[in-house]
Amino acid sequence: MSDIQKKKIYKPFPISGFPEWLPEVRRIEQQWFDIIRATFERYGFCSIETPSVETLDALSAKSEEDGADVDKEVYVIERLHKEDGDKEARLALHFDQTVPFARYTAQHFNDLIFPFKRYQMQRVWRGERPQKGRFREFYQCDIDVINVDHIPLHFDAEMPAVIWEVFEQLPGVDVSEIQIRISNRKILMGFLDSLILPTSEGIERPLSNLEKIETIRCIDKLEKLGKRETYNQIMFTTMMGVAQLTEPFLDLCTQKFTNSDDLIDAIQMNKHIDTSHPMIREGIEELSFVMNHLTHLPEGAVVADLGIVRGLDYYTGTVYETVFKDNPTYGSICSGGRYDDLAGNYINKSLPGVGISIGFSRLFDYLREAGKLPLDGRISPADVMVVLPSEEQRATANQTAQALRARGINVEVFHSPSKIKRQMAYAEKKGIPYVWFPPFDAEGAHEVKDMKTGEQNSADPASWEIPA
RNA sequence: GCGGCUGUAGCUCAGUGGUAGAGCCCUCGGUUGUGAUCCGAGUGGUCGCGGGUUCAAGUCCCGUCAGUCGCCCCA
Repeated sequence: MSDIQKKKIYKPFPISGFPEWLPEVRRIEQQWFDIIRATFERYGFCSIETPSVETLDALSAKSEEDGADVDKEVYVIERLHKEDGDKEARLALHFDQTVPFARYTAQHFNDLIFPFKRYQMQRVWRGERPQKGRFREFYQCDIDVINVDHIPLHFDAEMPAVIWEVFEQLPGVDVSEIQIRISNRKILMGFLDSLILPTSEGIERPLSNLEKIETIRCIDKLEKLGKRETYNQIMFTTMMGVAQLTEPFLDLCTQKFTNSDDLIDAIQMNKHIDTSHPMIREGIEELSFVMNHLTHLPEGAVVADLGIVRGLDYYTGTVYETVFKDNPTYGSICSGGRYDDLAGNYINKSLPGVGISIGFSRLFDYLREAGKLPLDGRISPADVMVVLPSEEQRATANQTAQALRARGINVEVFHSPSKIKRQMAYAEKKGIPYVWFPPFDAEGAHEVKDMKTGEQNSADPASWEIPA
C-alpha cells in the first residue's frame, strides 16, 4: 500500500513537434490515408516502405554537394549503452522520402521495372524548431516516377493532376482555397546565366555562383517579403548591379498565369529576358507543355508562377508548390519537382525522376486548427452498440453482434451488465449512432434505437442495415 | 542555432506579498427496461523545477526545464 502511495508519477507532457490525436481526429486521418492510397494506386503507383533509418552517409550524400545543410536537421539514432569503441555505421532518421527512394532504387535496380512509379506514405523527422504548420515528426505522401536515362514530360503533368484528384476527395478540404503553383527552374537559371554585369573597372562579367545562389534565395522569399524588400535583399547580399539586373524578372515572378499563352506573352513582352537563350527557351517550352496538359483541371487550380524556385534543392526542371490562396505564407502543403539524376550518388547510372509530396501533417493540422475537419462526434468506429441487459443474455448479445458484423457492420457489445441508463450514456459519449436491444426475455423482440432521432423499432439482426 | 511571450486541478483560466479558487470534464446518486437537459453530492493541485529577497512568495528577483510564437530553413 505504501509502495503505491510513494510511486513516482512521471507527469505526461506533450513533446513539441511530435503531434498525436484523439481517436475522433485520428479517424479522419485514417480516412485521408485511405483516400490518398486509393488514388495513387488508381494511377498505377506501387507502394513501398523504407526503414525509418538510413546510414548517415547515405542520407547526407546529396546535401554535401549542393550545400543544402539538411544535416543540421537530421536526428541521429544510437544505442544508449553504445561502447566508445563500437564501429557501427551511424544511423539517422530520414528527413524526407526522396533520398531513401533514390537509395532504394539503386539498391534494387536489377529487380525493378522502369519507369518505376512508386508511392510512399511514412513519417519523416526534422530537428527544427516547431511552430505553426511545422513539426519535427510528420507524414509525407510522395509519388515519384524514376526512369533510366530519360523521363517523358507527360509525367510532369501527371503529378499535379493526381494531387488535385486527391485534394478533391479529402474530407474537410475545399479545393477552391488551394492553388498548385508550377515553374521550371531552367527559366530562372537560364536568366541568371544570361546576365552580364558591368563592373566599376569597365569590364563585363557573368554572375558568380554565389551571386546566383543568393539571388535564388531572395526570390524564394518574394511572396513573404514583397518585391521592394526582395530587391533590397538581393542588393544587400550581392550588389546593386545584380539587383538592378534581376528587377525585371521580379516583376514577372509576382504574377500568376492560368494558361501557357498568357505566360509566354508576358515573358516575350519583357524585353530584359533573352528568350533565345537555350536554357530559358527550353524552360518555357517545358512549362508550357505541362500547363497545356493540365487544362482539364478547374481554372486557377494550377498556375504558372516563376517565383517558385524550391530553395537550393536538387530540382533541375519542373518545380511545384501548393498553398492556401488566402494564407500562402503558411507554407507549401505539397511540393516537388523534376531531378535529372536522383540516384547518381548510389549507382553509376542516369536515373532522372519527377515527383511530388503532400505535406500531409501540415495540411491536416491546418484544417484541424481551422475547425474544418468534419468531426461528427464519432469517437468510436462502432456503428452499433449492443446492450447487455444481464449476464444471462451475454450469449444472445454476442450472437446478435456477430450476425451484424458478418455483414460488415462495426459492433461493440457493452462490457458488463449494468443499468441501461449507463449503457446508453456510454454509447452517447462514444458517438455510436445505433443502440441495439436484444430481447430482455424469451417473449421479447430485438429492437434498435437511432440515437440521433430517438426513434426505436423492432429489427432482425440477420437483415438489418444501417439506414442510408 | 537566435529572439519574444507563457507555465496555478485532466482541460480553459481567475487569484492586486497574508487560509488554493471557478467553469467544464470525471465519479456517484435522483428506485421498475432507455442517452443528451436538469438537480444534488464527491474526487482531484509540491501553483513546472531549483535557489534568493521577506515575518510571510502562486504573486517579487535569479537560474533552469517545458510549452508557444517568430527568425534561419523547410512539407
